[in-house]
Amino acid sequence: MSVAKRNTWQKDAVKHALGESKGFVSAQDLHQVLRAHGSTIGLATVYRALADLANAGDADSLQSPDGQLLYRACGTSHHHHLICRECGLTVEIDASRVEAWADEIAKEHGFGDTTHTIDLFGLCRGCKGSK
Amino acid sequence: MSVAKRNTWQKDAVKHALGESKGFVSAQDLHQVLRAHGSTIGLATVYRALADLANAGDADSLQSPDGQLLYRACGTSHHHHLICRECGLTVEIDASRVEAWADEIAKEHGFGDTTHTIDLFGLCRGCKGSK
DNA sequence: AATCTTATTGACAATCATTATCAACAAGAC
DNA sequence: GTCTTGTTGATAATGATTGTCAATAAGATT
Repeated sequence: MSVAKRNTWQKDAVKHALGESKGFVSAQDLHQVLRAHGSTIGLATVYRALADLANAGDADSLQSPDGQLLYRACGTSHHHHLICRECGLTVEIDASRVEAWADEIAKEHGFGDTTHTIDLFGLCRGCKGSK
Repeated sequence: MSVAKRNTWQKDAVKHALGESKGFVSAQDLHQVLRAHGSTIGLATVYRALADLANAGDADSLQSPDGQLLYRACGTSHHHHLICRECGLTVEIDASRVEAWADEIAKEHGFGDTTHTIDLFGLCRGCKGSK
């Protein structure tokens, strides 16, 4: 049970690039950013690295309203997001109240092993003005 | 400003089939069901009819965890869902508490024109047992 | 340091859901 | 019945994501 994961510059690059990004980014976006900075990393590798980060708890993932997967670096604490449709600005929300609500509802209906998708989309102060 | 929408048996068929379906269904699913019942309706038409129903408020749509769009007939009142990952059983939830919370959070951060995605996934009583 | 094992990479093909195209069709107005 | 034009459906196109597989390179072992 020793050899399992290996450290590569590719994984570091993805992790670092994700950390630099402001809001949520798609794998495609991140790949282009890396390429633009001279990296020769492959697209498939970016997808794999992001998936790894996500289920290692080092990144958050969610689906944008048009269906693509977006990622974002994050701490380990569970939380949700308020995201600007225009500029991608993301605000982290502590949603303890909703957590409790979700669990309660689920239990109430006999459901177990529940997960939830809770995301808010809107226009931030800046983007609201420019319309 | 008179001629805008036309009534076709295709739209009726989709609406009816959606009504018959228990939980959430994908456009592909619905198309297969219709075909199985002898209809010659085209796939693209099912997609269009579902999209129409959705933004006319006659159907709910959401993204399954693996990214495809699912639809379900519904009344007009705004609500959310608790869905079984295994069998698709869907429970409608009155989420007035969450609505309020979502609006409050958004306002608090200066966001406007907000929408939200709130869905709960889990295992229903039946499917929990059979594992 | 040389070697060996095998996790990982990356170019490319393959999937798969959804959308666009466009000629043929038909709903509803006249 | 005729005409206008919204609608259909077969098919191609798109686009994100995943699978394939030979080549590469981490890290363990000598």
